[in-house]
Amino acid sequence: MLLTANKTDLAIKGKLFRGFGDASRLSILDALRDKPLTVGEIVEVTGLSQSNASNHLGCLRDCGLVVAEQNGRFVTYQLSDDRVGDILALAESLLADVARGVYECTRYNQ
Amino acid sequence: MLLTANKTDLAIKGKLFRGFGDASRLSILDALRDKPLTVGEIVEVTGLSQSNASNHLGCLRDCGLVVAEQNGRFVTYQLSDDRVGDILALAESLLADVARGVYECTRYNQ
DNA sequence: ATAACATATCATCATTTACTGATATGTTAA
DNA sequence: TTAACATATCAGTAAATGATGATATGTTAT
Repeated sequence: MLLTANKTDLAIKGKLFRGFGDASRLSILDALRDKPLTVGEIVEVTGLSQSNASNHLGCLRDCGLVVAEQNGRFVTYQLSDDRVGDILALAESLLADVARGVYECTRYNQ
Repeated sequence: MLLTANKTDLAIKGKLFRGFGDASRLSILDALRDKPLTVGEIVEVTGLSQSNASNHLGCLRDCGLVVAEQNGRFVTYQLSDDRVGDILALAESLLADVARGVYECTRYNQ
């Protein structure tokens, strides 16, 4: 057992990826790739319920993937960094070529 | 509700990211960034149990993130594509600058 | 101050997912 | 062919996670 990265590092990296690892959050991140949006706009675009969207936004904020800015009674969200979009683009590219079987992955058995 | 990516696409992309979204699988992927390894070597390096490592490898294989090759009674795994390492590197870079709060993210409440 | 609106929080429930231990499959050597 | 080894599968259990609905907080206008 010759771990280079320690357990905490791996756990944190795992959490970062799990930030991307949900269809609802991905729909939010995708929407924000174009331009910053208010929560209401995000709800509109994604079709998520208000509380669900807000919960996911809280998760994405905690994970550092998006940042929020209060504008009057609206809160506008945007991607925190270009690399968030870069990771999404890389994943899409990978998916196109390599990861066709992904829809499986129902854990071990299927 | 003006989704650009459809539900299936988002679900698949989510699954891809969840492939990366676990500390045990990340320890495997990290190990494979250096060089291809047999299952036994992966067990040794990561400290995972044999069955657990094998299950995770099955998951990573299904997700297209690694490929397996039988060599005698050994099975050697390697990353399926350079972009797998690229995504890991991008995530590390992002984590270093932006995502310090990630260790939170205990879902909504904390 | 009150009403209306925008967003956040929280408890609950259902589902997903990780780990373990036992066992099965497959491969090589004696 | 039998034993030893390498890996895979699978059932069972515990924990993590997502969606919902109700409610709370915060902001602006009247």
